Amino acid sequence: MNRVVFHIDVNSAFLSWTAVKILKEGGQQDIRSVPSVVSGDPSDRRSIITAASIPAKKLGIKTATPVSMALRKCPDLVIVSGDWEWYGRCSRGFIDICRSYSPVLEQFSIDECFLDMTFRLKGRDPVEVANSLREQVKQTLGFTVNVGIGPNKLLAKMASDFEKPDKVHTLWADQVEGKMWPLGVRDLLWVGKKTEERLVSYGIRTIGQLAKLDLQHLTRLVGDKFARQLHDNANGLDGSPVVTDRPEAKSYSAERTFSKDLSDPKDIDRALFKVACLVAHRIRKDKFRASCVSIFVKRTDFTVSQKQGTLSQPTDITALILNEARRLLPEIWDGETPLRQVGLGVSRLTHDTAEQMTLFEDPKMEYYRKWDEEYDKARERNEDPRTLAYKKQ
DNA sequence: TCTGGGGTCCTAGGACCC
DNA sequence: TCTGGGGTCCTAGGACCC
Repeated sequence: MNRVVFHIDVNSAFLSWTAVKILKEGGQQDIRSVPSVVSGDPSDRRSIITAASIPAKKLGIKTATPVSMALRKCPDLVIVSGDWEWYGRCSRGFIDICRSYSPVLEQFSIDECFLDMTFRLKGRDPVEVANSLREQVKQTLGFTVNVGIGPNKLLAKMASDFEKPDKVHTLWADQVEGKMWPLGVRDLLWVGKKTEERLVSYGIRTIGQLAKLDLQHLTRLVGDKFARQLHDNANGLDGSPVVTDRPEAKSYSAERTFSKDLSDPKDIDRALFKVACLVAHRIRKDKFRASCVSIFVKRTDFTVSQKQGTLSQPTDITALILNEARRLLPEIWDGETPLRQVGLGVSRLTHDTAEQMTLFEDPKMEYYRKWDEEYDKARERNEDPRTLAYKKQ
């Protein structure tokens, strides 16, 4: 039986979802029809564009460009800020409709999923089924999607990236040569900026050239494992299954970019405190404990340093995570160099709840637990947890 | 023009063990 | 006295994705 995979991708997801929200709230303008963007904090000079409308894209305004730059290109650009709770609701509605077409669904991101349709078509034309899915999302939820159809996940995903918005495309094995090989290598999944540069410097510009390249030669350029994957993918081959179960998280992290570079240790510590609270809160919510803490800093020149340390036992206590972060910081920061960003992550996660006796014997632990409980409650009430004063724990 | 935030995977080198 | 080779784990850095 030949496999049939769909890849469904929401067109300019955050922008479309915001447009739907504005219309729902009685707004007159559909921001999808004018140059518009979603960005973090539009007043912050450092904020960048999270999503752009198609008219904005036509003016050369792309995701991840600074808002200030976009404003120079288009002074009357409509800028709206994001609403993550709303995006979550749109995403769930979208996924639910997709799931009704096949239970074999793999969520790839907040606005993309794969469906294994192999045993679901029952003789129907896949393009017709995809069109009915596309229409159903549009009629029910008010935003458009692209559907890519192929014999595997890679080709389905490549197909959904063809002409947008509100389109269905196929990319079957016999269409690879005509539809995919003429594209630049950068259009191939997993080929980013660096890999593109490397390939182009050896004269490999198109996916077709990559596909026909000698595997040994490619191995010398990008390494054994990656070479095999690129070579397969350029030839339209991908054996990976549509995986229904979402794998458990392996790490959690949070980072903050300052609106101005900071060098005062008090400011840096306050930022570290905030990200530690956030990360610890999130692992408690998901019932994890972590035994590895890592911190990272980004300097004015964009160089980054990272340092990780191991805890004697897994924890979800903010104070213990923060203490480790504070211990690590001097190893990557001299206390003077201005910093653009600080971040904190935890990994080596476990659901193990066994606690060692030493923790119970420490009278500070009870205080730490209580403090975390208060923090978690404040977050759940949607209160600004800053009301819990910043303190040296 | 001046570059966010949250993830995953891979690689290379060093430590340590047998 | 000086030496091998394999395996595993850890760490830092770099690539990619959305």
